[in-house]
Amino acid sequence: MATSIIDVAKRAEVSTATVSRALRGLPNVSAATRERVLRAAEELSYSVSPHASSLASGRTGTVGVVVPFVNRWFYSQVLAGVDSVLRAHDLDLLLYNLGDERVHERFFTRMPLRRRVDALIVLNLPLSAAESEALVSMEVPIAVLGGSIPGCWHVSIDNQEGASTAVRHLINLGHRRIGMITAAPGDPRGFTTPIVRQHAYRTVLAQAGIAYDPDLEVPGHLSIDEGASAMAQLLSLAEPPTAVFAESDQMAFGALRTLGRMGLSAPDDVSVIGFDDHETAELLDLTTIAQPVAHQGELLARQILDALSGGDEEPTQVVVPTRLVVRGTTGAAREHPPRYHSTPRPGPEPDQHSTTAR
Amino acid sequence: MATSIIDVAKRAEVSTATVSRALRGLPNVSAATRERVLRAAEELSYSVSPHASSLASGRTGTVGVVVPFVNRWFYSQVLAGVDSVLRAHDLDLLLYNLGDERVHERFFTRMPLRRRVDALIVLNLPLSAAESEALVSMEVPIAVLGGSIPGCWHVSIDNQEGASTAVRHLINLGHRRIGMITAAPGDPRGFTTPIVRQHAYRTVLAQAGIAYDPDLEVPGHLSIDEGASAMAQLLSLAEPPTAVFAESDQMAFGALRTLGRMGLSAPDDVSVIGFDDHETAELLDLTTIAQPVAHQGELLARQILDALSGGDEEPTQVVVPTRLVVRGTTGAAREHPPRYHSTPRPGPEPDQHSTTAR
DNA sequence: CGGCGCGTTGTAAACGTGTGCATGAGAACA
DNA sequence: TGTTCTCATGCACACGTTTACAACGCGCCG
Repeated sequence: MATSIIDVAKRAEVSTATVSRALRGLPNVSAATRERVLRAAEELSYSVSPHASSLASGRTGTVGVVVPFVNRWFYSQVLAGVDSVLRAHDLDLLLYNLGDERVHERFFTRMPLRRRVDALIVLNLPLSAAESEALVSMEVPIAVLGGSIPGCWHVSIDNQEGASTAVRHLINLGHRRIGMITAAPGDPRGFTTPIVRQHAYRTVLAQAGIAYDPDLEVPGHLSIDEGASAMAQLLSLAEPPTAVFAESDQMAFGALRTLGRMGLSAPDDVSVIGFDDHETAELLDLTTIAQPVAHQGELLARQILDALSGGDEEPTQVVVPTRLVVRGTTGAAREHPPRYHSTPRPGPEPDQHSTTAR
Repeated sequence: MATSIIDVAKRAEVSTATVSRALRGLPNVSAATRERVLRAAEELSYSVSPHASSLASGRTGTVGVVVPFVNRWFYSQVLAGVDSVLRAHDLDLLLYNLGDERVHERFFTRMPLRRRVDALIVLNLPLSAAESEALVSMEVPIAVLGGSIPGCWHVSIDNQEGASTAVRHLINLGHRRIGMITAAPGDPRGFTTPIVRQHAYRTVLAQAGIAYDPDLEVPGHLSIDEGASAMAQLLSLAEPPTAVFAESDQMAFGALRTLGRMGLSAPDDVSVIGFDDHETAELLDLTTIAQPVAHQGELLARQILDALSGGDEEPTQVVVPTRLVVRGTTGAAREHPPRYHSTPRPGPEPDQHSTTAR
């Protein structure tokens, strides 16, 4: 299809300039000519070359989305939100998945997005100061999820409030010995979420007059397995917790698995609360702190739209609320906390590793 | 940053043509000049304009990926696979999420990818004949996952074999009354997977000398809820199945939930097998047919690389094997199948809707 | 009737790179 | 020493738009 704007111009008997104006719906073209141009374009099944257009205009009609892991529930959900509003405004979405450490590095040394996008959306990516600076130096609007870069647009949840609510929920149920499975910030980069949540945990306990016990804080990465081993560690304490706040639902799932494998259950033996409202949280009947996931993606995209269309407004920072979702894994503390057995309780198949509904 | 190739040329005291050749590593440029050019580019922190480059060369360095739902586990996983190999070859990934029906239509009327990508990867998208044709008319290499378009590259799993294995597994455990929760092809478009699996189910039953009973085939969409209600329907039969093959893990999850809510369990009352090996299948201890998900994405991307680099080879069709993963939700059929109770069995909290480990 | 403003259209110059072709300098060879 | 071949480099055009500027026609008002 070598049909260019020139062909359309010839067929409509106007200049290429008029074709360009007519096709983009600019105001200063008469109704008759516009009609003629549109018809010609239609008949030639013409479509503009995005590259030529970008080159001439300087605009790319594309926004880059940088993601740590596309294949994790949370990010794919946010991505869908971003996509829906970008798409509705005819903006293209250039995806960058930086899960791998080497890919991450390469991205920041080569900066493949330079001159390639009109704006950037950065999802929850732990960035060094130099990396943040590199992004800013691209001189396009940037919207950041769950981070903080000076001069950028921001969307985040109220981690302080969410985590506090989780811990208060457990306290209100009568628990006094409350553990936390926390995502340790092993990275030297600015990734503040776990710190904020941990701080909230400690603060709420202190407010309730409960003494701080470092043994009850177990670190791990954001995965099922790490959640599982963290729970194992908690249960091996001389005086185990009667309730556990897990930094993420994933970790909570692991915690539940450990409970199941040890013949214990939630909330009878230990109450468990998570964070995120992951899609399988409902399935596992997990009490959790819900955050609006896709919605955050939509908000990010909207901020970008504002930044692109609306001149030089100041970047905004929007904080979306979290919500306690009470399900079946949290319950009232017992008068006398149960003794923990090292042997599984009697069951149909005691040695089977299973957390299945049964 | 208005630094263009001209600035680099001046600084290195060569022509722009030489700069272009040197930067792209073309062979016919002397080591000394190349060195000088690279240094000049470095000092000016110059990076080529992808759009100008595309315009001049005709190549875009971009491949479009069309996805029905980015936010579903399966697709996000495949997407990650695609991304990893494209990224390794410096190809950009333009994402199109067509979940919404209107977005889908709009995509095919406006064809926003025309002239914008060097190749296309289509993930498991139900397409009408006209739509397939529209894609082919873009005249770029196309790799299709789980579908069939003449002249395109193909990756898929062996659904026939996978489904047969699932049903045989149940038969080998002694089950004779086996239900199937199937994803009804409500769409008029070519989406053959459910049909193939259903056919395999019927065939294997027939081979085992088990009479076909249409009541045991319950249709629904690919979701937890639909799986749940399908299972409810199966359990309400006069003579319920002792084992169920669910078309997808998601549907199997729903089935397990229904069992749990009715006070039944797998495999004691009903054996359940799924398909996919979804990430939470392990958590729920679900027996399933595993398919290599990210790997399929990698294969698609590799096909595209072949198509782009290697001249005019014939498109290939690669079929990846599935694998039976035996976990805890399938077990031997009982001699005397249990009577189903309409009231939940005694438990700590009988009326609680929960499939949690307990 | 002349000048002015407005709305519509054309002209032509960017935008920044890739690439066919010509040129020139040596090297190899007879 | 002259011819041919190779390799490095430059020239200039093409790629397909957008857009500043100019030009033109026309109605309106003084």
